[in-house]
Amino acid sequence: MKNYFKQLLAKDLEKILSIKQAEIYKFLEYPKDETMADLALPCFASAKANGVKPQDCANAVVEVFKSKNFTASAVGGFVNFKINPAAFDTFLQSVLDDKNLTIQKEKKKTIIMDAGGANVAKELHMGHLRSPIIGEALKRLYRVFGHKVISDVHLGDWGLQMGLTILQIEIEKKSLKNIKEEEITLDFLNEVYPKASAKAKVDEAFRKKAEDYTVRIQKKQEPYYEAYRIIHRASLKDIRKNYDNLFVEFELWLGESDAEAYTDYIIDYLIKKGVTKEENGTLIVEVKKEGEHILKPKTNPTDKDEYLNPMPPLILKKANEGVLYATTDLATIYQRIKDYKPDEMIYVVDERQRMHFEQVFRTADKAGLFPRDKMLHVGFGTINGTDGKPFKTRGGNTVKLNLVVEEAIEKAEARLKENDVGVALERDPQAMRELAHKIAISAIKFGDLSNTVKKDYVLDFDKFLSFEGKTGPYLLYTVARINSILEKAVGVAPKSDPKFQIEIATHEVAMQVVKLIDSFYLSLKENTLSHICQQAFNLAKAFSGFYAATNILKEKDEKKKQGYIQLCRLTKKCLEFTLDTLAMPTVQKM
RNA sequence: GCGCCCGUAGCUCAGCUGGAUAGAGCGUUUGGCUACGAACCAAAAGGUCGGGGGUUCGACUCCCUCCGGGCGCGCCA
Repeated sequence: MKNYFKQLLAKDLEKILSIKQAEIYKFLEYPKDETMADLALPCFASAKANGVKPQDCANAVVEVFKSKNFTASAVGGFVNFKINPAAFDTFLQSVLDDKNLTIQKEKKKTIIMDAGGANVAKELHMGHLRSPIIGEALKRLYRVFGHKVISDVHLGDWGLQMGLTILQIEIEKKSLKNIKEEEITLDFLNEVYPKASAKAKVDEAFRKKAEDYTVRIQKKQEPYYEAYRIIHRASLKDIRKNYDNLFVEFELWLGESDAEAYTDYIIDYLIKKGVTKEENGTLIVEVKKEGEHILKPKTNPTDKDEYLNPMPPLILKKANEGVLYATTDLATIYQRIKDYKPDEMIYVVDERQRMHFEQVFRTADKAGLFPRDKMLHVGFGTINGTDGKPFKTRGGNTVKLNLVVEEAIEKAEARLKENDVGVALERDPQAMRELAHKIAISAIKFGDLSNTVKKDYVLDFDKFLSFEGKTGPYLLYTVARINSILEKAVGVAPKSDPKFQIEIATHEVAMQVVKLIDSFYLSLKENTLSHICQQAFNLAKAFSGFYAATNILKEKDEKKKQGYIQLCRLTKKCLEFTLDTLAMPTVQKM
């Protein structure tokens, strides 16, 4: 029971319907056409059960319905309810007075959130945009509901890319002993890794050697390990800068390498639990379920084994003794349990890794390490270009993350210069850039979060940075206009207990506030921020309509004026609260 | 082949436990600034919700099937 008005109405209806309040609550809904009613009760099901016409059923309800908060009318098989202005006043005031917009906290859980996805020695690009953005917003959403969330960037710093990079550096510098820390710049690394990665795809010997180097690093052999640490330090600087620019924060800056200390332990643990198996020199954990892992029939006895297998075993240890992604993930789970005793773990990682996480989760569950239903993979879809393929430049290269942000900032700055606020800032380039940065990030984040998390979406770069219509800047702009009003209304001393003046002009705004609060519950339930984005936009849109139709400050009726200003405060508060939850910046002016 | 995801307006996307005439933004067309900030507002045109069955008083929503697209499928991460 979350929605204030549904709850009130259900209570009123319980008296006359002989149905439990909680049941009635579930039936109550918002009519699609908002002009019809604020809430509605469809009577079709109960009419059928009682063998009467829905229309008659609805009429019967209206006849006996009595409430100081609602007025009822019957239309078709629906009972339509209008919320009375006084009831609105009580509720809206409580929203304005409550730090948490009246959103009820849940029983506190400790949640570890794994988001970010940055890899050491590799540059961040478009493909790295969603995880931090979604992760940061989800983290804050869970906090709104009273949970303790610890986010960990979980760097990819223990894999083959390290071996590849170091091997390539060795070739270029003749020897690893020649490495000087000041020479390992980001620009240098940005050249080295792609070169090595490309070579590994065509040169089998090179790849094998890189794998060997990776194992040596993992065994902390010098000089490989020292070279690794130099690279680690250099890339971390860049990664931090990228996340700072997105206004994303991580409580923990751990990585695969930090879990490394626990890999032996976890392998041991799994062996002791009896869930492992040796196969072709590897150590595996079977995670298949009934009906999975079917060997494909061979046409020739000499054919290689091929599986029609949706769930292959998890590989803990390779034949060359090296450990894999899955091993470090399991070690990380152990580490997190030990250090933070979490109730739940959430992974905000690309949807394409669904099976990997299913394997890891099943293994953890099977070994009694952590229950399967307390681990959640929030898989997000790919950002595609207008060609439907993962977003690339015209030349076919990945687009660097910092360039995306930079371009957005430049666009925002250009747009800013077109109005008075921007002109006033011409003399203060730093303030101008800061403001443009905020606007740019709001566009990027809202553009991403308003999409359903798990679906792919197409990004048209020009539209993405247009700042018009259903965008982040639209929300900022709405708040900026309210700020202007409130600034000018300072002289107007608010009377005690001003009413919101719920009338035709303001009703829509009030209703959107109600629905915005609902959207928080829905977004939490589904682990997607799109509902909140949609409702924040609806609220801003409703307010803009009201704003255009009503001159608030010139209103002659003093009581009305007070009410309108109160509504401005409420809208501002709701929008800012929402933006903060989504980890989107807010601005005073723009 | 097996599994997961998707198919809604010209384009990009919403559409909660099935409910009233399927929504928004962009684009197109039209109207609105000597201003509480036009990064805005008001309005119009635009859809057999991929096709076909089924369940239901009622289906974009649930089930089946077909078509189309994306992704994943043992020693990469």
